[in-house]
Amino acid sequence: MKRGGFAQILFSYQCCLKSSGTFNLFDLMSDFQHFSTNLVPNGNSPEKSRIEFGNINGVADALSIYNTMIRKKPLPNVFIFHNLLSRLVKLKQYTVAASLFNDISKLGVPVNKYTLSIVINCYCNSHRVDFGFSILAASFKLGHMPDEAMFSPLLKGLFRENRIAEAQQLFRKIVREGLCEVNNFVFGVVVDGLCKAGNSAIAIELLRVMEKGSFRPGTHEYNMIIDSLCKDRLLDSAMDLFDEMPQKSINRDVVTYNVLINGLSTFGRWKEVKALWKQMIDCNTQPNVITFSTVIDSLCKEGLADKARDVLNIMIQKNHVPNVLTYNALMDGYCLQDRVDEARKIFDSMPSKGITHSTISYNILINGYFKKMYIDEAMHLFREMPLKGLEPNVVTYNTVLQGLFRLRKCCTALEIFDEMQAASHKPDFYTYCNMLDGLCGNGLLKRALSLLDEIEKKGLNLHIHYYNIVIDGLCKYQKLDSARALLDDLPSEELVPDVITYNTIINECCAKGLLEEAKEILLKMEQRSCFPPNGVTYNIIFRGILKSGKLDEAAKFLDVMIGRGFFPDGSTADLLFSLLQKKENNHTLLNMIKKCAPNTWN
DNA sequence: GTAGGGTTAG
Repeated sequence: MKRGGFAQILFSYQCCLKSSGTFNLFDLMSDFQHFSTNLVPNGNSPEKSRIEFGNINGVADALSIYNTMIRKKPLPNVFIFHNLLSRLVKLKQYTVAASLFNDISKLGVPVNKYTLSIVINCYCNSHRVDFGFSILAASFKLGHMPDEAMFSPLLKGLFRENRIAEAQQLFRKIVREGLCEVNNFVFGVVVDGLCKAGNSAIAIELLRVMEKGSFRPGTHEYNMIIDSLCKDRLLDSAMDLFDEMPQKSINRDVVTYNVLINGLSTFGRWKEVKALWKQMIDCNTQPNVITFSTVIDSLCKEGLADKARDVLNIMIQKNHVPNVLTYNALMDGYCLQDRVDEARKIFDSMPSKGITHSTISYNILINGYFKKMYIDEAMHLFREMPLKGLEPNVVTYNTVLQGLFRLRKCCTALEIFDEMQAASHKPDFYTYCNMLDGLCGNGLLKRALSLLDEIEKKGLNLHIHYYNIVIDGLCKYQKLDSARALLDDLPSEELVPDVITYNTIINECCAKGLLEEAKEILLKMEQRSCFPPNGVTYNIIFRGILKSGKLDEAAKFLDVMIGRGFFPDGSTADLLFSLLQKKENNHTLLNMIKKCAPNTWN
């Protein structure tokens, strides 16, 4: 065998991937289908390994064993290396496994198709699907026909990298050309990918197509689609799929019931939840801790924490053991009702029940305390986390930042922001929103502008919402000129003002009596904006005209507004009434009031 | 050899 043969193929394809910005995965694959000669057969038979791979618990162990292995003469056969790679996969050390594979192939150890499928999986799990494809191509060249263990990680990787169209194209190619068997594994990956990308409708279509053939989808596939439909609010379609399961002799399991109960209870369809629960027990499927926790959480979110607690008690009576998620849901329910002391009692009772607090337990309670303005308790919990071995996460920091700014503790908030970054926690979208909102809300406009500048310079993902917050802040502090300047000078072409940006400026123009400018912006929105004006826009301007006392102009504007399908909202109606009180029996006002939609007065 | 689904926080 030629030493380094595989490494060479791999290297040349990695170069090809690097040098060309775009390439066609399928061209690459068909290129290699021409080379189906068996270049590197692996004739070695498996030898029993004396190494206990299950004892490898980390990268250090794996590397040390690897170094021992490569010093042996002759080198151990591929099965031994294979066991090592598998162990690294189990430990989710995909990058390490992939780089060991590169090393192994340079040493000239002949690889087989099992090794290749492990490596494809490693690349796909470390967001390097293109490298996965180069291995697939090389696999053709080595004479190994790819199978479902190679294609499923590739499909999964494409979906994970949000390359949905390519994933669909590959799946079509697999089916059309019979590249591998479409088993439940391959099909499951595709259904999962489609559902997670919000394409549950396509997932159902695919299910129908596959059912027409010889393939039989199972409980797992149905569960994934039912869950996705529930999350897309398509509960009735979810129920239809649920109903068809027994007709097709597909077993419903506890997960089937859980996803549906979660969907129904999230939307307050409690009657159906009860019926489903009864049906579940009648069919000998026992609810589990997730079923109970789901119901507890939904009740809490509806503001029914006491009812949720009753469910918890029933759960315990029936010998189901609540977990940290169950208690967190209940704590959050009490916080939602401003009953943070009840939440605290639950928090304090958890350790005696053998339940360790999670970061989320802390986040819920910290948020609860801030909402009640109990700053000392909130900060005490925040500082306690590292002492209990829990690291605050980005949500913890965001909660603390928002709470501190709302309580006007700007200096502390700024310190926490620095502390967060020093602890290598990357601020996210919410962090920047909280910071900008907090700074603006406390009148620290210069600081807000310089933070915006910093975000721009860091080249982070800019979001129009950041600008909306600062524009609103500038308006509130009478700096309309600076607000206009910020809007006119957005730093990138992709950053487009949305309806909120324009409404904020229009609102300020109206407040300053600059009605002409407000109407000009409206015109611009109607003609050019990708965000057309909404009801709020028209209401703001209508109120502006009313306040300026030009009733005839207001009447004309109202006609235009209604003609476009927008009616006066509650506060506009209040304004019309208060004006009518001052100018009794004013015909124009009375006419305008008559034209308002009946639901405006509710 | 790969190894798929369900509950919590800002």
